[in-house]
Amino acid sequence: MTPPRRADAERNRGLLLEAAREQRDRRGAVPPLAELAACAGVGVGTAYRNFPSRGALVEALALEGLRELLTEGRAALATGEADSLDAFLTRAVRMLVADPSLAEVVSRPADASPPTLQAVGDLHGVLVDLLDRAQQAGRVRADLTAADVHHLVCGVQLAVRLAGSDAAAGDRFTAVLLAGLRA
Amino acid sequence: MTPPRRADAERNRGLLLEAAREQRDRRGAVPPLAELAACAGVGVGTAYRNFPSRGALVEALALEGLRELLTEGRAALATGEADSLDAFLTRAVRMLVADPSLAEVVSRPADASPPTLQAVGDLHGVLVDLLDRAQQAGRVRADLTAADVHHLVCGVQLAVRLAGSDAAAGDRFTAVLLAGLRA
DNA sequence: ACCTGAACACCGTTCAAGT
DNA sequence: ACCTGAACACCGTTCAAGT
Repeated sequence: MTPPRRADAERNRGLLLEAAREQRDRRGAVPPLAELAACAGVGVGTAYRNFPSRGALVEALALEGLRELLTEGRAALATGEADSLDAFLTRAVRMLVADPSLAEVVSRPADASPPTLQAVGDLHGVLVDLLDRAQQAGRVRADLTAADVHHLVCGVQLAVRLAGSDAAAGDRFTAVLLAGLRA
Repeated sequence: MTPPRRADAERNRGLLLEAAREQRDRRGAVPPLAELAACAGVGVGTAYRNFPSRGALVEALALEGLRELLTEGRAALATGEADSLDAFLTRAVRMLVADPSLAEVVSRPADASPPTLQAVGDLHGVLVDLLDRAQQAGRVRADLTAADVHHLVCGVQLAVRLAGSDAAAGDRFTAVLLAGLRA
């Protein structure tokens, strides 16, 4: 399946991801590619050998958060409680606000890499199940789809960001969303 | 106050705005500045003589929609009805979805031109009044500020856009927002 | 006072040359 | 097979020269 890579190529890929993660955490955004490549100690061409584009590299970083969100979604589903949807959506909004690149990928996964599309698809499946359970229990409006809830969460994430990513505002906006979903 | 401008400068300004409006309506976005200047039949330098930046030109276009929204807000306020906030927010979401540049300006007015800041400020004032009346009537949660509602509307606008600007989705999302605002 | 457009800055992407 | 970095494309912005 996966073709074997030369060890140095694999190492450079890791150096690029690590440099991107460090710069993102230190400065809030992944720097331009030339600068990023310099931080990683490689040439820009090496970045393009390991990733189809700069966006794909950022996306690979976001995938870590995406999988974490997926894990939380499955845990919420496993509780078996009808209102586990609320806890999951609250957590999702917080994670999307904390990581702009994760929000970007979750909002517009259209031209993402196969692993990302897989994870987004899995996440959607979890949301379908969580929503279905909440709707069966009569706790959420029946006219909403999982895609609706997905898009609304992305919307609330933007609202919180516009409010300066303030935690209290995030709590209020999430409360508005959850109340609005009620049947 | 306003220094007198030479007639040809004023005319070029109008040509640029008209070209930008036409391109936006025909192709969904204002083209790069070199192309826009060519459409208007002027040089790029002329664009910079009339606007501080390309963004400022786009913003000047959005200002038209902003003033329209302001007019509607005042009309909603003039009805004197406690639930005129709902009608206004519904209209606001539709207008923001229909015009990305308007949504951009309403979402992030920070570094906008004085006339735009004025209009955004006026709009905020109208929203304060509409919200206050709805809260006094016990129709909307008391813990929400006008800024909260402002940000939430921007968020719903994004959600609708992510749903492909579908009108039915817009209606559902607006319904979720309005229900969520209820006391 | 205003106009033009070549030149510059910035950043993502490609590709010829090298190991 | 992989690496490097100069070169290219694109687009916003500036400014010297012209009217």
